[in-house]
Amino acid sequence: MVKSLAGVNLYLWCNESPLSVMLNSSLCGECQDSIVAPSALKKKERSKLSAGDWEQQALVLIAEQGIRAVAVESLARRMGVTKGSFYWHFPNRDALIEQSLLRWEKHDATNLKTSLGAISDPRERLRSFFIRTSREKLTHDVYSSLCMASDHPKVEPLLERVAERRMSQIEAAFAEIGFDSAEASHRARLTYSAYLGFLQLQRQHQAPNLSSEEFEGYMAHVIATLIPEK
Amino acid sequence: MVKSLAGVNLYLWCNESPLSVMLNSSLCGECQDSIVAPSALKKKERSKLSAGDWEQQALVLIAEQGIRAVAVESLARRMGVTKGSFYWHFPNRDALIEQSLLRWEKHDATNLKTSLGAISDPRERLRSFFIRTSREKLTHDVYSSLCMASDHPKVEPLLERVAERRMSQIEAAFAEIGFDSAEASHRARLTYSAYLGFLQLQRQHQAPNLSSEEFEGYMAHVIATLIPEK
DNA sequence: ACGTTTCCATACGGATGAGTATGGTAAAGT
DNA sequence: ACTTTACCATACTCATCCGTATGGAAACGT
Repeated sequence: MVKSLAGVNLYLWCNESPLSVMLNSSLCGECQDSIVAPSALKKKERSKLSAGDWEQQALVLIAEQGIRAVAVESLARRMGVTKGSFYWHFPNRDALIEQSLLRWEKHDATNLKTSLGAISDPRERLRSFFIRTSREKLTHDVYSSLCMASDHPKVEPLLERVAERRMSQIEAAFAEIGFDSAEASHRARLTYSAYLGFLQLQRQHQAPNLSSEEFEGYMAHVIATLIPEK
Repeated sequence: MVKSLAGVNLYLWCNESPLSVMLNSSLCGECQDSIVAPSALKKKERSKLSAGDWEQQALVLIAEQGIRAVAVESLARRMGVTKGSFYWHFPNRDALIEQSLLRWEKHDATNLKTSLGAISDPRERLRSFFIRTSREKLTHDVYSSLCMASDHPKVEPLLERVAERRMSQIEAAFAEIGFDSAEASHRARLTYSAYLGFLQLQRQHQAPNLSSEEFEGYMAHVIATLIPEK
């Protein structure tokens, strides 16, 4: 019954609970690098769950089936426990949603900084923004799922903040390249729209596979069209 | 109790039932032109409902609150009747969804033909594709709502077909302009992605108002960036 | 050793929404 | 005038899911 708990957990977030560390049995399909080292813990120890464990598993569920699928009983089954456990850690379902989203947002914000802030060349920074799609699968899937729930009261302001953060990063890069203020703003919006639209096409199974040749060609075209040469 | 039935109905689709004609009391906010003439019918006639009336009202509900909001009891309240009526016209909820979506798709397909097929200049055709966003509000809102439900078994194939139709139109226009096959395909995808992304930003209340100056500036930038000059 | 805290199971109540069963009413057919 | 058909109301069942109430067991403090 623990088998459904994906080892995906750890490749994105640090864990407090030894349980989720134990569950990191490397069944993650797309990624190989795990932030937290496998750290051989005594198995079968089956320690108690923490609030963080619930939040992470909720995010996995959001990535897989959307925020609507985050039902406490269903989630509890996934965790191998019952509702009783959940309502000890959280007052209600909304609190879980809120904490999970906050956790994701925090990760995404720092991730944006560390992955793009280090690149000095603005053109290369823009390119790596697109490429970043292929990695960080869980984070990405969560965002894609959240885009489908923009009517949710907790999700909408989150999407607003995230898009704002990312677009201003992109806008700054375009400004560095040489665009004036208005142009940089417009192109940043266009660039981010192209990204969001690609996510939508992905959900409709109409986007080329990330590791396909067609995708490479498309990405080259996008970069050539949106990022002017020196 | 009939007041909640928006006159919006008629500005898009032809009606079979005299009821919905009667309800066309011009409370539509964005549009002025009605396909079907107001055709003064004796009011208070309150004829029986047709399946088409349910389908249209379902589409209005989808546009306003998404496909999830299409609940038969809630919808029946909107129609001023009870569930008993619904289950006479339809075997179940899914059948209503399916018929409503088919109705919308049919309208959208013919609409794409008549509105874009007539324009001979490919550049102008592409421009009018974007502009078309400001008009046809209900059709547009329905599509935007459906994009948020791409996981729905009936919606996903529909989105696939619609995107395919539209993108091949765009691709053909780019091919006419002079792009080779691969480039036209890529640019069509990029263009449509920009469109889909704008819809997403709209849902997040991060897109400029369609009748604002900022929107005009953005549109000019998009056109200048994606559609090369002669 | 004994009480307290932590974590979870079980069992219930209540809300929502799909679908059924059945009966009522007005209009249309004959 | 009498039946049939079209359309709708009422009153149920059933399933799902949120939340509560309460009790039990292991771990921990002292």
